[in-house]
Amino acid sequence: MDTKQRILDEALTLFSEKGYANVYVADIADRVGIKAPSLYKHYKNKQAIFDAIIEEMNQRFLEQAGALQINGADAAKDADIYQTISEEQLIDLGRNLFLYFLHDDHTRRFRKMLTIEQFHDKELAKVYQKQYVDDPLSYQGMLFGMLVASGILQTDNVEIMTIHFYAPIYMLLVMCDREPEREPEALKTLEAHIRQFNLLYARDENKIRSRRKKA
Amino acid sequence: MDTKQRILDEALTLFSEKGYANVYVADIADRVGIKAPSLYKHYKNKQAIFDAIIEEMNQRFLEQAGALQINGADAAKDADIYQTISEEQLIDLGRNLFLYFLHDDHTRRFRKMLTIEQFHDKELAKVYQKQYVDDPLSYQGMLFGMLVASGILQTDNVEIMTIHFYAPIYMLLVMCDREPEREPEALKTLEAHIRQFNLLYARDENKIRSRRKKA
DNA sequence: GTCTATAAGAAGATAGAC
DNA sequence: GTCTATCTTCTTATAGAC
Repeated sequence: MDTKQRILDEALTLFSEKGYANVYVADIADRVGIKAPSLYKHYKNKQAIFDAIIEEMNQRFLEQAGALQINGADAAKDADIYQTISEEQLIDLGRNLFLYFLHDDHTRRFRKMLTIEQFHDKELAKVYQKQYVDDPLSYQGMLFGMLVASGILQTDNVEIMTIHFYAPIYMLLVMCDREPEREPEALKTLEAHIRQFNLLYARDENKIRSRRKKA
Repeated sequence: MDTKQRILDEALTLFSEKGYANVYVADIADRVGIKAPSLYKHYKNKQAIFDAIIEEMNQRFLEQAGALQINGADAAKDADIYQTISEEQLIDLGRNLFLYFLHDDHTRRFRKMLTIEQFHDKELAKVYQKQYVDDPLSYQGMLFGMLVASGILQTDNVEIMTIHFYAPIYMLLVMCDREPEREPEALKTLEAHIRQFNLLYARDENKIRSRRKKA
């Protein structure tokens, strides 16, 4: 990785731990293994580093969104995947979403940075909200819409059903951001949540088919 | 309000908007209507102001917790209140919780400050988690436990049921902290969430009794 | 592109008069 | 308790050699 990119990477790590104002240009330079003045050959000033991180993440989001839409379109075609979704697959879906958000290094650091900086700039608040609330709800909602159409799940209100699925995942996620040691507990709760979600929303015939494990 | 208290109040406002590091002692003094050096007659240094805010809030929390337990104990005795709880009362319960957290000035500023500072100190993370996640879940859980015992609601897992009730409220709350203009939308979603929660968890005879409004 | 030296300014905190 | 004046330290950023 070249120096310009390493600066972004180390800056993101520091910003996500201490917040923009508590990170000094010299701290970033130290981690990269250069002196502070050298850093100004790569970025105009400290703010430009922050802006570049946001810009880079916006790029990633766009790529992701593109990928998701393609998957979504594919998924709509291969609807039989969703015809046979089991409770265990639903648990996997939720757990994968949770663990990706929690453990993916770049996502995690970026989310923590936005958590700290969100009130500093309206645009940052919007980015946070879109990336960690609105977009997941939109994507999951599309998926659950198909599951309802397939007769796997049953509801009059897919939007609320999606919130019932995602809000607990979100709450456990931000809990683990602040208390990482509670991840095992969060994973247990996550599984219990999805089993109960399945009981509540699965069509009766599907409920009978699903195995009902005791935790 | 005396100067010492006004300092805490103005400092909390500023900390909740900009974060500790971006607030200067002179800013706080300005708002109080004194010069920065005068402030040092009331507090040893900037950190002492922050600590005093935390300390004051811990006191309030203790008082609240005391009050809630008394209410809880009373509620357990007056169980007939919960024998007749309607869908509309459940909506009120959720909306009141939501609006109190969102609009109570002190609570709101304190929560925003902790949101910004939570990764700076493990203790702050704990305070946040306790106050805005664990304690609400614990209190609501107690309440729902009684509703299940009374046969109003039905579930094998009160803990998860409580998360299903509270997690959407929490998600909407932190959404409004960052995008206050979305409060009307949040209130609509909140009501729809609780109506659906009621449909999912109310005993069949109670479901029939409840009016099922279309939004 | 990286360094040393340093300018420029911001911000926390103290001294001492009133 | 509040003020003005000031000290000190920290931090960003630039200048200019290599």
